[in-house]
Amino acid sequence: MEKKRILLVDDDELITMSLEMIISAEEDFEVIGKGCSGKEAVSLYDELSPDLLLMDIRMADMNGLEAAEAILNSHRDATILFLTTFSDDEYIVKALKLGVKGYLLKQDYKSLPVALHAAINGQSVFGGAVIDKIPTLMSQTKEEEEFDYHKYDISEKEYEVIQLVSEGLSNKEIAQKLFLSEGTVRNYLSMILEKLNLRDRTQLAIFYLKHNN
Amino acid sequence: MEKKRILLVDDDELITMSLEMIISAEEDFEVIGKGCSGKEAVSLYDELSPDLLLMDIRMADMNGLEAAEAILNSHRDATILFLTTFSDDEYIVKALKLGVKGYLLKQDYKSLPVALHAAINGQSVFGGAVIDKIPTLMSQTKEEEEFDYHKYDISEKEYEVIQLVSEGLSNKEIAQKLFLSEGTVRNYLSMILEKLNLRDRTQLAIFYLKHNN
DNA sequence: AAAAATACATGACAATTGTCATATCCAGTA
DNA sequence: TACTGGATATGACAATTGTCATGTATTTTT
Repeated sequence: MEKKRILLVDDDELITMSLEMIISAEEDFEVIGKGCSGKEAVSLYDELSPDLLLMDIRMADMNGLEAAEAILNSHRDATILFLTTFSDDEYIVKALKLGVKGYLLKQDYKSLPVALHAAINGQSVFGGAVIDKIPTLMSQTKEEEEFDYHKYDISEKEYEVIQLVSEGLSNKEIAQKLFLSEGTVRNYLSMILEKLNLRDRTQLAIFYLKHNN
Repeated sequence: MEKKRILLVDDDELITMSLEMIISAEEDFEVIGKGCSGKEAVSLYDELSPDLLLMDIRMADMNGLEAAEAILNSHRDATILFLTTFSDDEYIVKALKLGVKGYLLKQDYKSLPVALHAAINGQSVFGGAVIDKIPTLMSQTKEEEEFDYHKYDISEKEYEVIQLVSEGLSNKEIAQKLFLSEGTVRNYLSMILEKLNLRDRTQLAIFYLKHNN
């Protein structure tokens, strides 16, 4: 059987290295890439298409959640597991909503291999007491965060395009409505898709609707 | 190292037997007891103190949930995993609240060993798409009027296409997923659009999302 | 004023999409 | 048996879509 290809991302290189050692010791895993930021996670994922991404949830530039979101946008069935320290509860729920496949604790490094095996086999895995917190965390009915387009560097005009696409308009119609040429609209769209890591206008509309109502 | 001692409970003996075979094939597990009802689960647990209890969630006399609750009352750190069929969503949340360590799907029997290993190592394990449902189940504000596709003369298969389009898949991807040719998918889509009076897949996705939540 | 960034446009191109006419296979039925 | 309808496939075709390289103003920054 092929070895499962794993991508590792953590902003502490010491960690990535230790993880790599732990993981490579397993005969059916190989670490095919290491990154140290959210951005890297996204680009490495696109580039390598790993079977599993194990990523720290809190990192410098873009945090693990955003990176995971970006990745899941284009790879719906990506297997992403977060590695985290016990404290950051706040993220658990968000991670769940994103559709992440696991939430492991750094302290539990000894059970990492077994957790990865389960994940590779399609199971979702949660470290120690993580799961126990979910009922509590959930009941704190938090408000949905709107789609924050600044986060993705989306300009005002691009945002208008997004809205119109999400109303089902064609490029030509959007162009008329915004007094632009059709080509320009296409260019905008193209940039939007790249920024959001999506493939086509349909995915964009879905993305927008899911985040705005 | 000692073998881990496992207790199996399911009201279908065929299942307990198959499970036993699967599990005993693992060198570090042994099945130390089998039961076929909630009551038995409780008494066997008290008697045997297994390292892990794997139990069906729906059974005759006392269901899995009640049994789990009873057991957890006296053994707060018991490792209990539910084995279930995909359908019974309703229990997921309850199971979580109880503090159960996993919720596995019978269909996934192939990943059972790996799931058990993870559980024995203190991780919580959830089968397939179980976890994805949690956010929804938790915030059950739902029960909107579903999109009634019969009203529009939409066939079962067409409906599947609609759903996949609304997840952002391309025709090719849909074809693969449904084992159809790409052309057929296009034909379906074409008919769907006509029936619903829409122009393209993006409008379809929007329509679907608006009507289903 | 020169350089850089911004906003918009164009044309070429490939891939995807949607439509349509037509064909095959199969099951039910008149 | 022959007829009919449904499910699936195919190929041709045009329109739309997304990408890219490039171009031209207009502003902003230095």
